[in-house]
Amino acid sequence: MITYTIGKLAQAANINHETVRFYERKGLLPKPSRSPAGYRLYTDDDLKRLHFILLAKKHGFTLADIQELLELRVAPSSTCEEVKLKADQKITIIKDKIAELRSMQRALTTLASTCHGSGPAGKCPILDAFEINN
Amino acid sequence: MITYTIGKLAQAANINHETVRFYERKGLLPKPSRSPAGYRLYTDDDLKRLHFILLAKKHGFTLADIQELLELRVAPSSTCEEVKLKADQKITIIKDKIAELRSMQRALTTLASTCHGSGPAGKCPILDAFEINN
DNA sequence: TACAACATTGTACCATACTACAAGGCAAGA
DNA sequence: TCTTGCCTTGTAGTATGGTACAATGTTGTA
Repeated sequence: MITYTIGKLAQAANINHETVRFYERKGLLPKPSRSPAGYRLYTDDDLKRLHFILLAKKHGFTLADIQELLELRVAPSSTCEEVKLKADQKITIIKDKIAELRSMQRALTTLASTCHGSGPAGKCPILDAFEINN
Repeated sequence: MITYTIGKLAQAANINHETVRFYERKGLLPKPSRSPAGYRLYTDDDLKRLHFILLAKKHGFTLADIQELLELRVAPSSTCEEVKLKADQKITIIKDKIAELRSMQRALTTLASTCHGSGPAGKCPILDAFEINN
C-alpha cells in the first residue's frame, strides 16, 4: 500500500502542508495513522478525500458545506436528495452573487463613462456620483 | 450647525455605532470634535463622507480602496484620471468574479441534473462527479 | 431627583481560510 | 557521520470587516 507523509500528500494535492493540518483540525480529514516516529501516514483514500474537498471548494462550497457533504456521504441514512438540495441551494446563492456583481458592474461602468479622464479629482464625476446618489 | 452624536450618526447611516468607531480607527472617518464631556460630535460633512464610504462599498470597493479614493479626493494634485483608472480596475475584477461564478454555476447545474434525487448518498452522482473529475 | 438611555475607553472576540513560526526530533544521501 | 531536509507540536499571526463587552461617566425626561 502506498503511503504519503504530510509533505508528499500536500505536494500531490498541490497545497501547503499546513493546510492539511488545518483540514485535520477542522475535521475535514480524518486523523491519519502514524509511523513509529509519529509521522502522519496518508493513503490514497486520504488523497481522494482531499481532492473531493478541493474540488468542492472550487465549485463554491465552503469548508462547512463540505463537512456536511462528507458527513452525508458517510451516514447510511442520508439520501442523494439531500445532496442535490445542497447543490441547488448553492446554485441559488451563486446566481444571487452574479446578479449583485452585474449591478455593481453596470453602476461602475456608467460612472466611469461619465468621467472624461482629466482635471482635478475634486471635480471627478465618479466621486460626484458617489456623493449625489445615495 | 447640526451635530450628531455617534448614535445619531450611526442611525442616520443605518449602521452600528461600533462600525463608526471602527472606520475612525481605520482612518476612513476623521477624528471628530468632542463635546465638553468627551462625546464625539459629527457634522453633515461626516455623514456625507459616511454615505460616500457606504455607497463605494456597495459598489464593490474594499475599505482600502475607499481610503485611496478619499485620499485622491483630498490631494489637490490628484486627477480624475486616477479615479477613473481605479474604477476601471475594479470593473475588471468584477468581470473576472462573474466569469468564475458562472463556471461554478454551470458545473453545479450539470452535477445536480445528473442526480435523480433518490437513493443513498453513497451512490449520489453529484458526489461521484466530485470524486471522478479532478 | 431618579433612572433609563446614551456615551466613553480599551480590549477581545467573531467568521473564513489559511499561514507562519520556534524548538525540537527523525531520515536519507554524500 | 554529517548535514540537509522533512517531520512533530502548540501557538500565534494574517486579512477583511466588523461586533461585543465591561466598567464607568453623561444626558434627558418623568
